[in-house]
Amino acid sequence: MKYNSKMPSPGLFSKDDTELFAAMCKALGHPARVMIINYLKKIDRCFCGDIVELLPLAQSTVSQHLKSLKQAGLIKGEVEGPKTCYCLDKPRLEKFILMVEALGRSIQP
Amino acid sequence: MKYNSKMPSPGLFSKDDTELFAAMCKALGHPARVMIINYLKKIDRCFCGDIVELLPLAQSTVSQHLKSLKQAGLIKGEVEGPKTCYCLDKPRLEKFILMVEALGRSIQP
DNA sequence: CCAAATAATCGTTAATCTACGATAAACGAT
DNA sequence: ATCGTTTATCGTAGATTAACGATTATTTGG
Repeated sequence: MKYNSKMPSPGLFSKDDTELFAAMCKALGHPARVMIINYLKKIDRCFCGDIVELLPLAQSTVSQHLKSLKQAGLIKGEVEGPKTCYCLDKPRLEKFILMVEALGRSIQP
Repeated sequence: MKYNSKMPSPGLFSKDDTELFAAMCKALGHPARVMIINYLKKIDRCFCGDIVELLPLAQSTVSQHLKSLKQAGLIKGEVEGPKTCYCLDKPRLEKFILMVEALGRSIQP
């Protein structure tokens, strides 16, 4: 979507924050990727192969999902020999939580 | 993605919650839809036409985005004469926030 | 050095998404 | 009853996504 001058202030987020937030949500917008995040939260760190065992998906597909999550900044991966070890990017996740709370809290239910 | 018996417990969420959460994230995975939610949070309720003025998108496109958000349960829309009035589905948003917090909190940073 | 293991990338296919204009449907006002 | 307003839906084109197998690159162990 391209912005133009008709859009002074779309809401509570800046444009950058809107883009960032949408990108993070998009990365979480697939069950496999939600499971990966959940799994990483549970076990802290793991290799790509562990996730391939966990999910009913081909290795190449899992690798793609990991790439999406990494590009959105939600996880980090570092090469350890022939393997790659993934873990959550905790500061980034924290920022995501804060944005969700900003979006939703102080709503009177 | 289809699940199979190799997947006993994907993480902290049930399968249903995983699906629900992914669907809500997916709905928020576009800047226009984030802006709509933000706008609705700011002004509480508005008509489709207001959002068409706000965003640099055609009316039919805005209507589609509203449909996505409604299908994900994040907003509600009710017909008022020839117009449709949209507002946040606050209980649903609250659930979303709780899920995000469950996903990310109690991480030691 | 070579073989095995691991993960990323490439190429491809099918499906979904995003955007638009055009049209249809619903309603209020004249 | 008809017209104008508003919104939803339809049809479509182009881009992106999700999935796979095959291939490649890298590294470790023998």
